[in-house]
Amino acid sequence: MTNKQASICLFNTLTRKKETFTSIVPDKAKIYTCGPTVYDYAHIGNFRAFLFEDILKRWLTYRGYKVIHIMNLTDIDDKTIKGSQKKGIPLQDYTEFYVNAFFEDIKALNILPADVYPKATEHICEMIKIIQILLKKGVAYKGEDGSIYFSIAKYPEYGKLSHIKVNELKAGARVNQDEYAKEEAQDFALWKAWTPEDGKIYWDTELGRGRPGWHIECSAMSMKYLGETFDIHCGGIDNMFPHHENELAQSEASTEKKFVNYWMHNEHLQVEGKKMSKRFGNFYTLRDLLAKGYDPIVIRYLLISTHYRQQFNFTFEGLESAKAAVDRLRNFVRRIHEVEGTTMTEKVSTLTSKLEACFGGSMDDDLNIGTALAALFDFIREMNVLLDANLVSKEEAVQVGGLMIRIDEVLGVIGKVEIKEVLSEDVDALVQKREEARRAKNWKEADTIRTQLKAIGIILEDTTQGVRWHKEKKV
RNA sequence: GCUGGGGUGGCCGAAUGGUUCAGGCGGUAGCCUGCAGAGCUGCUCUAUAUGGGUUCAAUUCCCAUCCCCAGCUCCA
Repeated sequence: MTNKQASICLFNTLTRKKETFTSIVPDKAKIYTCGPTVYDYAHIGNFRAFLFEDILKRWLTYRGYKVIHIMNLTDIDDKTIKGSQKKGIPLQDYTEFYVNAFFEDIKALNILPADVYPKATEHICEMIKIIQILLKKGVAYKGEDGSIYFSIAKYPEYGKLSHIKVNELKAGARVNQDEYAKEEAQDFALWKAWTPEDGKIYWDTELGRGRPGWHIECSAMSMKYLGETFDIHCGGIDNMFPHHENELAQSEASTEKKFVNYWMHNEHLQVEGKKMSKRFGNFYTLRDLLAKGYDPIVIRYLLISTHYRQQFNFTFEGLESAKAAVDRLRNFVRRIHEVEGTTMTEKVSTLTSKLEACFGGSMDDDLNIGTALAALFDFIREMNVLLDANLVSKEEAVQVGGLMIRIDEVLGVIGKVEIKEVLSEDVDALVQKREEARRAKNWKEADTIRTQLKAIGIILEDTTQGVRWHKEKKV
């Protein structure tokens, strides 16, 4: 479904305004999103960010853009180094494990894969090139400790993304110990000189022995794959400062071109009303929830159902509620597939046009998924009324089914609804046996069989068109 | 401390200077059903943190207060 007339508005952190999205190359959207640091399993907060980016991508695609998406994997930093040393295994073996876990998780959540997942450790050369340019331009300098720092004094626009005035920054508890080596406390490391704590983890380069700073990897990898200026850069709100601010500064200082046109940041989530933290015992990885038996798609629905710039309160009650909502969507689609009627009214096409307009208009408005979902549920209710009255033809039902598929290409929560799954023979025999019992009005036996089937996850529903059944999805 | 975001019904969450403040979930009554499920309909008490102000009219704009959350150098 493409609609070239439609214009998508996105909230740009740079301007703090909603702006009409215009891509550099028509019909192509180049997106860079900050990926995971692969030192542990990702938690549900991380996935809120990845799901927001997934929805953005899917919506751009729906509107006819060819999306090119790069997501980095940070496989070299303090945490990965510490983790690998603690386990006594090579850094790469350590991070590879969590990279694989990450891929499993995003697949479970039905997140579309990025086009490229560049790793920091595989782009040291590209980073060094940028650092050398910055040194040459005098924007970077070598500190007394041998590390190379970016001098924010040389980049007057510093702070334009986060709107932070550098001189107001709190000289607080987290100021780096090696601060003495920098000219200004706010200068940040582009290249970190080797220290004994790094052990075997270092690169011998033109810049000396050491490892890259955190921010430089995103500059190097985004520009390598997307060009010096690209369309959209996403990440969690916490990354806005200092990570993205620094990334922006070093990129623009090196290229003297605008780095990114649209910066988008998602808000964090809370769990049961509190900040998610291990201390409160409310810290969950996706795996924790799956182990409790929750359906990853229900988790997906819950995490996408709140606008991305809104703080979101994750609760287990919400998860139950999300399951019911997803069931409602799936029940509707299942019902649509079963339509055999012939009566046609104009009502169905009126409703589908309304849905497309409302859903699309909402999503165009900075991915306002709340009103988009409201439009979808309105549509379902009104369609159910028509279905109850047997006023939908098979032909119309097929069209509605097609629209639901297009919408689900954006939401990714309905999936394939099995209409004619094959039942195992003994299960099928039970269903038949119950039908006979019902015909004989032997309700007791019929109910026993129904309970029996429910225990193995087969839900039976008696309708005027005969018995209908489907497999129960886990919560 | 500084800088942002926010406080909407039983819960989650939209929206808006103006007829009845989306939608989902839950509860409840009814229709349908052998029953259940699904679906539909009604209800869910004064739902917009509090106190002022602007306005013919504010939940929406302004001010103050209280509370929550985040950022403040490598946490999405």
